[in-house]
Amino acid sequence: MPATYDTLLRRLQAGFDRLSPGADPVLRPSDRTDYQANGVMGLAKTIGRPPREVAEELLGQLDLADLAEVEIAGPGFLNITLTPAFLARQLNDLVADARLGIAAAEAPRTVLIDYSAPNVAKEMHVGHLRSTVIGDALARTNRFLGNRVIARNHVGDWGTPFGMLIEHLIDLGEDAAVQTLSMGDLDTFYRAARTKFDADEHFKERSRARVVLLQGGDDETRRLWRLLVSQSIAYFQEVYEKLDVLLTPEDVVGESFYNPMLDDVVTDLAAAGILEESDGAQVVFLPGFSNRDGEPLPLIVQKSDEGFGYAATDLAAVRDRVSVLGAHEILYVVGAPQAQHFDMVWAAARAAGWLPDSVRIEHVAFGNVLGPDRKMFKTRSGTTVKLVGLIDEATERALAQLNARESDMSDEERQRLALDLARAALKYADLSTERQKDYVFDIDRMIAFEGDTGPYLAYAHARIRSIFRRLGETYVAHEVNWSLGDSAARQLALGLLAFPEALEVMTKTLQPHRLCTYLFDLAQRFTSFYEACPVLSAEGDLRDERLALCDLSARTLSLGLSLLGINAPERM
RNA sequence: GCGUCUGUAGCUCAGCGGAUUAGAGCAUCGGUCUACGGAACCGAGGGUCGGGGGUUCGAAUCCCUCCAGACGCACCA
Repeated sequence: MPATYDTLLRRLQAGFDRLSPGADPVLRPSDRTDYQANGVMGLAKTIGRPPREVAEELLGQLDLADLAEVEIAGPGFLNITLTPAFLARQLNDLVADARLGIAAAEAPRTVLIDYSAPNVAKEMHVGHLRSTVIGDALARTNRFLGNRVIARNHVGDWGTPFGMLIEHLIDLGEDAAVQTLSMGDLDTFYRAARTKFDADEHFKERSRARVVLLQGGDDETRRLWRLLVSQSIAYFQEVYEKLDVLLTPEDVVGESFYNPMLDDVVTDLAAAGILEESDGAQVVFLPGFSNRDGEPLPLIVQKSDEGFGYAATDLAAVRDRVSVLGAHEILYVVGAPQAQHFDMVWAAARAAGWLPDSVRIEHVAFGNVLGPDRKMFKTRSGTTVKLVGLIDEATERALAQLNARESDMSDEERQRLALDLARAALKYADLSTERQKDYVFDIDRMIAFEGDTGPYLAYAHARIRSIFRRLGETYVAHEVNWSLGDSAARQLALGLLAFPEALEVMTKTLQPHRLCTYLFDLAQRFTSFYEACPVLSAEGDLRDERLALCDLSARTLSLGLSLLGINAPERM
């Protein structure tokens, strides 16, 4: 079924095209009526005629009679009020559509999403929460839209720190090390290694020698390295499952994966004639990038010691993703500070001919997580905040709130629900603000059952489902004789029809908060309706209509939340 | 110094070049109640949209400039 907005837009566009091809009708939801088209004024200007006159002419030409009533208002706005018949048609289509108006892509695209990316033998902290949760939402949404999603967890599993990590593992003994790591106490392990490295000259020497062995492919060293990596991945997987994120160990394609490709990167950049030597390093100079002295800023592909930096790895990754994996879109869900790095890597990749313009490549940048003091979120002792700790704390708080209420739920059920609500709280809080801004992490606010929170949305959904439990029979969605006499019901219906727009905006802008805002607005429309329009005590067509609105609301909330990675429980 | 991002109500945030009152949520104050789950709903107060210019019929939104903050700017990733 064509979405309501699209249907209107197509018809309007036809009218606008006749006066000036391609003129944007600027169709928007309106607070005065259902929709408004603001494009007349702009159009009038380009063709040099008075706006009201243009509006009159458009009105005469527009073929909208079966959809809406149109009125000219103010300087030349077109106010569009959907006809009851059109609304009814759209709603009945929606009722019958399991996808709630969202078509699956006819030509699926391959969308590669690079997200999460924790470091081996290092704790996952709040920064990883953002990447993981945003990436998961984009992955779920794209899958639902029918695209082929390739998730890539670009784990930090290579580089100089591994010398010291492996030596520390040897010092501890494998069994003890494995035990520490499997307990998820990665920070202790990493810090201990780092402390020795900084304090003990002999240890530092061993570490350096070990890096050489690792890079040289020494069997025993590789075995120890794999042990570190596999232990860490197992731990990350626990965190993902706790968060209910879809990443799996198969999605882990760490930095080491690109290692064998790095020599070719250098060779081929040189062959393309864009590589040059600078201070002993192999670099690419790209127009438009300069350092703090105003001199050209290079992208360092190979260091003067012949080692490779992350620029080389990222170049190899772009190349692999385009040419081997055939990605049409590549989305990097990585913190905002990396913006310049990615700009440079992509510019170099384009210059080398590895990144055609047809590939959409985007840095889905996000801001920092701040503490209540608006500084980087840290524990009282100044260390970074463990991600699992946050989930656990949120779960405890949710449980405390559930326990404070009367309920016949078993302890087990309550425990499960608390985890669901904790995830909802954490994810919704993270996703509901514009992602490139820093945001203040406030666990009390996000876990609150009232306000613009995940738990509130879950509650709205659970309350609807309870109506259907009371119904006493299985509800089967079916066509309805719509009247929508009550304004709250009509507002809800319009909200339900706008779901495809919300999703489209989210995928276009890569801003999950657009979908959050929509869902919260929908939940509010529902509760207003719920107050004003008794469902079960109504009769005949009216009852049918209200049940259908409830059903659609629950389905939209549930689907919308699921695309954000949030489960909406049946009851709470 | 250069660059990127940010500045909207007491707090946390939306806001798509549009229409006398710039919206939510929290907090504050006041209502609704034999209630299909009050974890709700309805309402009020609270803002010269960082300052100043400009473009436009029309600017929180676009441009310039200044102020404030965050981050980045050659061999860590």
